[in-house]
Amino acid sequence: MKIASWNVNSIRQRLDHVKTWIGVHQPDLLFLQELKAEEFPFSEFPDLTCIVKGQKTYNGVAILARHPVTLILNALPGDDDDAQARYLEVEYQGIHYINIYLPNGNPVGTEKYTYKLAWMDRLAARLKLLREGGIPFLVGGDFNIIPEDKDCFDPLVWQNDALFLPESRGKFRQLLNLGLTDAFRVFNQDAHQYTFWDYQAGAWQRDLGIRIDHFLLSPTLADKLIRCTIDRAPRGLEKASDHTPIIVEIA
DNA sequence: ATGGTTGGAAGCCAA
Repeated sequence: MKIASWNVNSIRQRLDHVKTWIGVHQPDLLFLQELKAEEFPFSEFPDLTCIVKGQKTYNGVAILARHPVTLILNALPGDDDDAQARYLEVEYQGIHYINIYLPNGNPVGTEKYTYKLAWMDRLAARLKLLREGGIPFLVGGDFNIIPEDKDCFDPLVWQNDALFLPESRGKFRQLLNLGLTDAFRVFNQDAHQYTFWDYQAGAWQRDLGIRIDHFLLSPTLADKLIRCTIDRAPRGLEKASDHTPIIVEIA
């Protein structure tokens, strides 16, 4: 199984990039975040099963599948008043595949930050339930978390940011402490392995990025991990998203 | 300390 995740920052603006990338890489599942649209262009993907949670203007997630996956959840449990489209959970051959667009949380000190932390607690509760039920799962997407100092070009720049504060990173470690594996770090311990580069100040050209898109695997899936890589190529295209795809392969 | 960029919406917010 080849699963990829890509924050596309508007599906309308990135439609050609996405279609081309699928044609080259042929993923079994593609997780998309930040569709920024209520409607999804289903007719552009006639060969794929598209599971979509759209939202006008903001957020929006989709799972594009080459297989007949079953929708389990299209919202993260734990807050009935939360209307933001950030969570999709599907099942295929007994494994749950979870696509997340975790809240950014900036500016710190606002309700946006408390929403992020509460969202992470709700995610931990959901994953704990799956672990206790013995259900193997993969959770991937835009976590908006820089796990370690080496996952950004300069820790001093990020030290007061919602993506990097000890409280945020601590909640990310709580997810790992459920027994999950950060798939990318199994194979690559290098610094400067980024998935996002800001549009501003020539961040891409200067390679001033951050690693915030991740795949976490429950133990039985981690045992079958083949590889996990970041494909930097799409970030260099004209009219690129500010994120680039991360790909994981599982036997 | 400020400004730098992109997208979607509406005549600014979110990232």
